[in-house]
Amino acid sequence: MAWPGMEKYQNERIIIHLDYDCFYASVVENERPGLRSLPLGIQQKNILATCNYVARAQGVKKLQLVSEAKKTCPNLVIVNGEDLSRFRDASKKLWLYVREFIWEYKVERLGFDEVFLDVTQMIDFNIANLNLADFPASVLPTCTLASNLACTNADDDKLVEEAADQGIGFFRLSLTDPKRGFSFSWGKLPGHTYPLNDALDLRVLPESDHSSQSLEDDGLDCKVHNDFHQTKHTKHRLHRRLFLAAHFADFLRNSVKETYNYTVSAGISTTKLTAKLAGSVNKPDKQTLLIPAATQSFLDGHEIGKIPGVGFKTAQVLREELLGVVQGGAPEGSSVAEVAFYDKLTHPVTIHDIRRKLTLDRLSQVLDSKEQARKLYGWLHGVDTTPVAQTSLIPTQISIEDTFRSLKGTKQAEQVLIQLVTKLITRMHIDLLSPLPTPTTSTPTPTTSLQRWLACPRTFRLSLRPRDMTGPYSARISKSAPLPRYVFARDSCAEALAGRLVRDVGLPLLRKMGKVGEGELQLVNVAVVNMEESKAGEAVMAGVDIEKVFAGKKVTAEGSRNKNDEDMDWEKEVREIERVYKMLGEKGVEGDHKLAEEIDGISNEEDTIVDGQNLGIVGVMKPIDNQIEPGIGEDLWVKADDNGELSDMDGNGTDIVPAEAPTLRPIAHLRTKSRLDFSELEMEDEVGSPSARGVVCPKCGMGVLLFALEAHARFHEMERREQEK
DNA sequence: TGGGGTCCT
DNA sequence: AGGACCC
Repeated sequence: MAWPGMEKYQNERIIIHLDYDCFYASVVENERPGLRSLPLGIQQKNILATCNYVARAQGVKKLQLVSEAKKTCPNLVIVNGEDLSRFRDASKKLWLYVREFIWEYKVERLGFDEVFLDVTQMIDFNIANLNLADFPASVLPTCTLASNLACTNADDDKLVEEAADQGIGFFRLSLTDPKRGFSFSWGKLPGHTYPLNDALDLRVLPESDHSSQSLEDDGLDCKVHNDFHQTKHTKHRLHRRLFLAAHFADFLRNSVKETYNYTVSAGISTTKLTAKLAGSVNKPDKQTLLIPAATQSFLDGHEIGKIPGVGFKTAQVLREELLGVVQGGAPEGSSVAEVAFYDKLTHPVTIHDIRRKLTLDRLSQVLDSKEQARKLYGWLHGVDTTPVAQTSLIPTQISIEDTFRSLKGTKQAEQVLIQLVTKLITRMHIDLLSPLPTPTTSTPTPTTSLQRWLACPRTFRLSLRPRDMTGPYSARISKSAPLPRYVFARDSCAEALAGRLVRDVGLPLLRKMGKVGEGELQLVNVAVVNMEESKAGEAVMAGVDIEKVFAGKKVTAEGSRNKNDEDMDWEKEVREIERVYKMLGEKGVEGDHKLAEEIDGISNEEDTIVDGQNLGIVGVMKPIDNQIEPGIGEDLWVKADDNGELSDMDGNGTDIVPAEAPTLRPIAHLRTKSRLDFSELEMEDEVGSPSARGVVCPKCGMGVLLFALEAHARFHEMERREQEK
């Protein structure tokens, strides 16, 4: 993106950092507005992930134990936030919204609730625009936010002139459409500044010591009457650019609030580091512009660990370097976790301290790489060249995890794995499948109703945290294996695929972990990684209509023929898998082994892990009429032997219970409540046996794995409807 | 202390 | 495969 004379404006970057206020709590408040006025905490296991500001006013803290929070605030409303789906969805929605405003999509996501924006080009274009003769034409009267995006008053010369006289500016959001943008008042700087606006006498501020090259007055005299802006510093280019950015940040915050009802805090500066730190100065629903000349003193006051990039370990090393090795050390024979360390509260070390006492050479010796030292040295002085990365629409990894007080043995682990992998596959569908074709009347019906995979993960990873490993923290163990292709069958239900995946890859990996896999587990995590982007993915990234890319090969004129062909093969392969699945579904759950083998033949060609017997697959989902309610209230029985245990009949941990086995008796009653929501599958465990994993269908006597229950019930419903015809 | 993520080695 | 960092 360029315009005449752009280069001479391109020196220092302008970065905005946005931070959605107590994000999880805000998501819940938007779902249930009644909670807005109440103290609200979001619970994950034993702690509050976050809480709203009403709760904070009553003494509740982030990351506090739920038990403690309840003491300090007995009327605290607590909502469980262990399932992140809604937060992830809201985060993505906000990100996509903000993204559309920023040229070249220079928008980087950090976690679910933060974004960095590099608005340098937008700011410089608008500055340049003002300097060109069209300053009056780029000025519009104030209009409401709603009409800002398509303001039609531009032609009204009188209003325009009046506006200019009143110091009203117009910020253009589009290079090509001069009407797209918002108006703002040059006379008023939105939000806060650091140092404080009142304390800030711009007239006596020294020329900025670390960006003096950009403070050259370019001669533009803004048509404003406000004293503040008639100081000499207003004439400094960097200041003017930052003021403009403050207005843009204000616009973005207001837009997000009006459109989606989320309050946002923002920091405006020239680097990611300083923008982020500046944003945390004034917090809920406020923004802060860091005045460049104050950068060093601003940074100096921060504790060393506050620098994003300086984590627990690095901060520890730096504190020890300054204060000396911790006295006493670890008692003889104590575990690593008991080693004493300098705490940031008891032994705060500031950026100032480090900057004054540790040279670059010293830092190089203390840190593990010269690069790290150079980066840190820069940060200490407000230098941070890290670019704002365009966050891809496609994640590099998708993972699901759960923690437990105690989880023992392969049997329970399998249950957990099926649950987690089912969620994982559902998430793959949400995050990796192309958006559904928009149902507009103008677009011709697409050749296929199937969504496309934007990317395909090549690897499945299982991670565990053993109950009490001797580690100061985290300590996970992980193993990976190739992800079988059949998980990409788009019309199969997540349960069925999960069952197969756990059987073929999950359990083998678990066994590969040896003793750890059978011992007590505190955490289980499943993930798909190694994303390979497809042509469809690239097209979506570029904002191109996917259907066009695939409809005519001619559209992809670029020399990427190979990649495209590979993608077509990939599509064909997945379709073939889906065809076989469909046939299997039509043949019924009796599970024609030949077909099942066919699936394995197709899908496991390249898989290194093919484990256990082929049991036939039952969980095939077929498209069915939305009107009907199959399987609701249908009774199914879990059976067990006289000891109350499901025997591992085939010795492979698969536990499909034959209906004919005379010694079996029911131990649990299952009833499908809803056909759409798998999570609502109701299970009344009558014996308390956690090992019940197979059920016998009362209709056909077929053994059905729990994960496939829903699909199985649906099969019977389809059968019934066929007979009614 | 949660349930996610990123990149580097 | 693990470690450091981020939220």
